Amino acid sequence: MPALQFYNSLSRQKEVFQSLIPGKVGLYVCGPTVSGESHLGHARPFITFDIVYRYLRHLGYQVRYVRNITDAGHFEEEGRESEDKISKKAALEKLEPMELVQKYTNLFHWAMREFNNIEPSIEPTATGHIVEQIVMIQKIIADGYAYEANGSVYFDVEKYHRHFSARNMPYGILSGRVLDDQLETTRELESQEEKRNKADFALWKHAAPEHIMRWESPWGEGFPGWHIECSAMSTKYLGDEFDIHGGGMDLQFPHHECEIAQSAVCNHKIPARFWLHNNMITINGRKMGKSYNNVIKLSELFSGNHEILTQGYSPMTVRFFILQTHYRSTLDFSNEALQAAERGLRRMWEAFTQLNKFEVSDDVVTAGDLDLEAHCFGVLSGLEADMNDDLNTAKVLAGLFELVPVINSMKDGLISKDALTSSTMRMMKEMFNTYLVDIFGLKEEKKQDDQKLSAVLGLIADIRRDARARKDYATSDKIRNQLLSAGIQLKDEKDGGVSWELV
RNA sequence: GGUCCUGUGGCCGAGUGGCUAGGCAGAGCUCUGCAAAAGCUUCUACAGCGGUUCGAAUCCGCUCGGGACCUCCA
Repeated sequence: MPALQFYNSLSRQKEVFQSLIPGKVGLYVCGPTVSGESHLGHARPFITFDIVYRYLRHLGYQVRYVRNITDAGHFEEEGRESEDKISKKAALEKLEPMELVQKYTNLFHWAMREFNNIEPSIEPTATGHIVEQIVMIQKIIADGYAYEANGSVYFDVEKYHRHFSARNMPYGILSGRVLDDQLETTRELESQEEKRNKADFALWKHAAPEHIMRWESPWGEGFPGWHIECSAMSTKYLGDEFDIHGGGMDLQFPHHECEIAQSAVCNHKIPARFWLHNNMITINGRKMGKSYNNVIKLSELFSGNHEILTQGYSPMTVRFFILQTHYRSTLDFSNEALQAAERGLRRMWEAFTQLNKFEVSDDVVTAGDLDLEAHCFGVLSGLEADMNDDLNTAKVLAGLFELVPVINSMKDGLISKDALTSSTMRMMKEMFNTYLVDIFGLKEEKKQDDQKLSAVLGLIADIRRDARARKDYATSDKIRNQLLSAGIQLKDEKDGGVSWELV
């Protein structure tokens, strides 16, 4: 069995994964900025790294999964007056930043639950770690790689690059950017005059009087720069050096590059061994952006309440859709593609449900169909290798889909129950459960286990069967059609039975 | 302009130098009172042009197209 490999952005190649401490993995993923509602773009990294988390646990690792909440910065909410105009109002009338942050944090957590993502081990907030960030900044200043200007503190990128290139940690080691080129291509930004060099980035920002999110610091009242929070929190909870750092590709530069620089100064090493980056989601071939008016919030995605959407798509449909693509490929989002995923998931899930109903005996030692046995065993045996190859979830799903006709044929009696050996049947049941439920985190979305509903539908099915036996098709069709319009689809089975499904 | 990624059949998407990816949609057949579901079969491929090779969608070059990032934006 090939060992687990990840594509490491740092080395730009696949590497065999080995944890720093045997049996334990430290995983840090950049979390959301809770100044607005999560959108489709947020779905991908958090589902992707949920799979990473689940898979490492499946392999037997004890994983500490840290995913931060970025809740510090300059936040505003649409429809409310800007901060400086409301300073004279009573406290309850003012925009309270923590209220805003709480609102969107709650919405984020709601979305994560909808996607069936497992909660991280630790979910630290930036505002809860101001002290750690200040300490880290002080250390960088003490080492001479940062300077203060008008109450703000900037990281001296040029000096860092000059000194750390010799220690194999040049600025640009992760993103592949050459510092000299960047000096020329930087766009104009505020406060540039405070910086010694355009490439420098802020560690601490001086807060203007109207800025309501502010903390005391050695440099006056202000708030932390964007990159320092992740360095401070990952170091605190995972140590100077940990196993995996994840996030979207858009974070590779500057965010992760700056994290490396900060940690390199403070801890003298690159903070993470493996840097994993998921690719972005495009919509109808275009990137998501306000200028294209194609930013879809998750609540809109689920409800279908957006002009781009012809219908709503359930969280599991979205999850399945994301899993059908390798995480490092761009993923194009369209109604047609989502509808395909929706139907594919339904087909997969029905077969899975059916498979779990099969009774597996111990007595089939020799397969009734040797070719089929070899095929099924081959597919099942190859799944782990696909997963180990940089998490090729698309290929694993393709393999499982190859077994769907086998399951359905067994159900319909087209393939004998003893065509496969008992051990392969057990393996199939086990693998479907392991991958679909444990690793991919898929779950039943429609409640079919309601006992009262089952009893009622069983009675109706009986009545309909009697009607059909009398060739009273007017009655049988009426039952079927009216149930369908109520969202319940009856299916006449090959063996004369009736099954039903909520649609 | 710079750095990097990418271009697979109607749509979405795996992929290895030589062997059917898979899903959705379409077509035919089987099953069925009809339908749905299911099963079987089947049609559309590797942007273009060169090169390397016995052989390339897969390696190299060029052209054209798409995308991400380029320092306070999460």
